[in-house]
Amino acid sequence: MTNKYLTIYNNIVEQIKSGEILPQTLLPSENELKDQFDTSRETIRKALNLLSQNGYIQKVRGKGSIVIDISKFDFPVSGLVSFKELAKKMGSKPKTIVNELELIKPDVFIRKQLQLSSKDIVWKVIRTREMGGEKIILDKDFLYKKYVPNLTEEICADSIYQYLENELNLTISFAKKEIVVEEPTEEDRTLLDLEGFHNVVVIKNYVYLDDATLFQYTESRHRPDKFRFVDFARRTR
Amino acid sequence: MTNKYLTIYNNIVEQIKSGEILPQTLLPSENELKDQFDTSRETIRKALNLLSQNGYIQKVRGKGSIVIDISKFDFPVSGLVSFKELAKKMGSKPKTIVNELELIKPDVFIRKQLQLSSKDIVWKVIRTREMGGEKIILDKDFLYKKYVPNLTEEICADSIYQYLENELNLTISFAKKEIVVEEPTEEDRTLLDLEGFHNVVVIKNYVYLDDATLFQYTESRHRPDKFRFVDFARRTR
DNA sequence: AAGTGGTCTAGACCACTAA
DNA sequence: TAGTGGTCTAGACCACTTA
Repeated sequence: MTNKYLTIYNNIVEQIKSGEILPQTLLPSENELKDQFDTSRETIRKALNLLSQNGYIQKVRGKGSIVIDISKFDFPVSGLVSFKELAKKMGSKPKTIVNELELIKPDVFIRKQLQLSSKDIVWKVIRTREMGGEKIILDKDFLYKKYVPNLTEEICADSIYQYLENELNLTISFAKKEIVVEEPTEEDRTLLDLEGFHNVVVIKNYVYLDDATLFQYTESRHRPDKFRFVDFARRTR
Repeated sequence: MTNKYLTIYNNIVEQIKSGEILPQTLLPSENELKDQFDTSRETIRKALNLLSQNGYIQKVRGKGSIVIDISKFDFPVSGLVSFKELAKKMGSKPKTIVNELELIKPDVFIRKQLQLSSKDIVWKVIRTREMGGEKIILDKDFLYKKYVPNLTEEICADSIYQYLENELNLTISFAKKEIVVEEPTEEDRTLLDLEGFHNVVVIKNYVYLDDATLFQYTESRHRPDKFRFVDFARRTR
């Protein structure tokens, strides 16, 4: 994909990351960039808006685009620190244990989350994520069977996500996420190494397909000491 | 402010909220909307991109813009459920207690967070938020004195934020947020009604001004049972 | 093949900042 | 007043979906 504004975006990101463009300085003006990259101003503006949304620059009317000091942040720009990243930081092999994998008739709670009727059938997958010899994340997935005819232990031990996208050609397009803290359930106590912690951080994920149908509900239950979430909030005016 | 694309955005949001446009249906195409609103296609696209970013529609290439069922979600589109909203839901008067308000030389931790030298002076404000007779949030604010010459107990009991924006004409433009779970400190135990909870949810906020200078660091320490965070994540491709 | 959204252009006018 | 970013336009071509 040769996407002009993305190419420009990546180019500038590289310049910022490498220190070629210094924090707290101004980017060249949109008109200068337009000439530099031999394109139109609107295309430059698309690239700059991406930079702004991702926290690289701050645009100020009448002044210019100020480069933000990203080196201040040792964490990713946004989102949950994923299982794999966490594992890497802890310098240990991540391991996934599939505890349950079955087709069920959804109970009232899941029916409500996925907006299903009682006749629909869903996959229930329960997995434990282990790091540094400790089971610290419990993942409970409920997937609408209609879209996922087959699911094996091998797939679940690897990545359900990759299977859906690469094998089934389903496109996951967006998700709503809710984060709350709960008391551990009996299941949490059994399947996780809670080490005396009295709470679990629960991330409830509602996953949508490309055509805006809700097809998966996931609960990711974390031991509180291994949980970190980062958000980058731009003000809406 | 008569902003064409914002006007169109708000118009469509209203139609979705009122049920005039039904979930799972398609919006009129960009070319139709262009004629309806008597504008150019790029302006329509600006409005639609806003709708997409805020979770109202899902754009699909070659098909159109699908309206998402927002009624499924009883929570706001994104962001931390604020103190005032929480209070409203609990049907009780929120109350703010100012525990500390003083000018200090920042310690190493705060200096690092705000990127200050040891000579700079900051405001330290500690407040407890009470709801339903319980102290459930502890807010610790550190503000760069350079930008905020005066701060009184009255301002802190009301809203520091409003004071900065309305009185001092400072523009808060964006913030990075980090959420972690910690053990309660002695201070937490003293100032909050922890009711036997063994953890607090800590939201660390780095607040920036319009010109991209970091000027405030805030820790908001919540009793875990009263904490909820909602995020709306669109996939980047 | 017709219709959809995605990208790109070259120009215009405006609101704001700084000298 | 000159330069900046914000908005808006009317057109063009492309990639993709559906019939």
